[in-house]
Amino acid sequence: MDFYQEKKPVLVALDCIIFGFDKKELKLLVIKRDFEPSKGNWSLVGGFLQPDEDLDISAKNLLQHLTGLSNIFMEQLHCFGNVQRDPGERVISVAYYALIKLEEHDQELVESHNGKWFTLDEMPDLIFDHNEMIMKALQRLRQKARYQPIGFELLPDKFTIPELQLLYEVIHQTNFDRRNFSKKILSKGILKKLNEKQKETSKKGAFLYKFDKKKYEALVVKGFNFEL
Amino acid sequence: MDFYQEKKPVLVALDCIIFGFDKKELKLLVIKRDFEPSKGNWSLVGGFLQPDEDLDISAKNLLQHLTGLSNIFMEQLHCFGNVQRDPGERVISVAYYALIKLEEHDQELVESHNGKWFTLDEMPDLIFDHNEMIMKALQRLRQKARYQPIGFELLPDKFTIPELQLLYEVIHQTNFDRRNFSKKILSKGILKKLNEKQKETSKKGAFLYKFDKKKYEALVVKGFNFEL
DNA sequence: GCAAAAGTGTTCGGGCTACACCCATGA
DNA sequence: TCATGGGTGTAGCCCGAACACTTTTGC
Repeated sequence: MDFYQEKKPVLVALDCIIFGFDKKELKLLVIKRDFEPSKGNWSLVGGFLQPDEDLDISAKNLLQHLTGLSNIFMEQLHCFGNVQRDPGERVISVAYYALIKLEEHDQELVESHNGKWFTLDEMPDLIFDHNEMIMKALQRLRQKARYQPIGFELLPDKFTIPELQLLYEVIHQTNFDRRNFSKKILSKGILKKLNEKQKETSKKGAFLYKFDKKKYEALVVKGFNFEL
Repeated sequence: MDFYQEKKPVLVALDCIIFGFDKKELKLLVIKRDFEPSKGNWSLVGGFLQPDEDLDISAKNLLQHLTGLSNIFMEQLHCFGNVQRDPGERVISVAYYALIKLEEHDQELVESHNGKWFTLDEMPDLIFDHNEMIMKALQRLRQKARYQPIGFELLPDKFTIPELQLLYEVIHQTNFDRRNFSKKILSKGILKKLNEKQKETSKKGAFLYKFDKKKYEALVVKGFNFEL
């Protein structure tokens, strides 16, 4: 600090990459800006850090404001700080990513903010470095999903094994053997089997499960490592 | 952004967690501040983001200014942004961590900046949330070392297998079987065996190796995954 | 010749992979 | 009854873990 004497404040933005899973596909929530700058273009959900707000809190508020959800899996992704990233003025942006259960969010609220869900294929170009942010978030999600049970954040509370498998297949862009997958995931002992079946996708119906978070946390304390 | 209308600039600091390995122990570089605030206390190397500098560049400059080194492994760790983290004014800090080869850095330069290397055990209390930053950097280092060959960043260009093993043992705070370790690491095919021996630590001497970065990168392209 | 570190091969068991048949039920 | 998706067991293989003796050489 004897080196950098000058203290010049800069603007700090927050941007949020919001993932959802709609039973078949991974989707991302972006908004069409009806305000300047870049009005009419698509961008991530964002805002500015307020001087009296913790960074993490600020990010949670941002998300809640848009989706009506609180208590969401959300994690800081990266701070983007190239000089020219915002053509207007110098703004650095702290990006967060969130995983939400699609059926729990407030669809009307999202629409009222011009929010729209896109799959990766359909994703329009976004402003500034927001495309880059999404790419980084995707990498992180894939990486993280390998060694932490975060998939459940994207599914309803009750889900079937085939649903869970499909989610992981979509995330990792691959296919798993049904038998091996269910063996592996059940062997972890972190799923509670329910006495209900989900009969929407098949005639026989598939058993519903819940993620047993308490059990998982207890296991982690004992050195347990989730790994797909 | 229709939500957060106010744009109030805040100060953005940079802090750097610098790791080194001195043949036996993992060490961290911190400095004794001879300037206010918190003069006389220990802190991470830090500075402020300048409005005309990219964030990453700024961090590299910071490191180079202190150690005389450029072209260093350095990665953004996390952005710390609690309101009260700096008791003076609102400052958010983007923390980076760096891995350096101890024997290459400019020791005099470090001393002239009141820099000192500490092992984790001897580490004094640091100002603000700098202790937390170190903990997070350690976790990241451990995590990252598992699936990326970053250990070599902490060793001299030429090193022996036993040295490499010790480094990984220190990072992961465990012991490995000598036979299994060398088998595993050599089987990756990313080490070049040299025709020299290092005879400092044993009478027989141990063969020196180099990390074959080109080969590693070529393998990565083909889908190779380093894993310890 | 002895102490201290380096180098190396084999065995065993557990986990991952590959693979196929039966079950339940709505139409 | 048939088509569709759900559920489950087994055999082989590979990889990781455990383990001990020989080599070199400075003293």
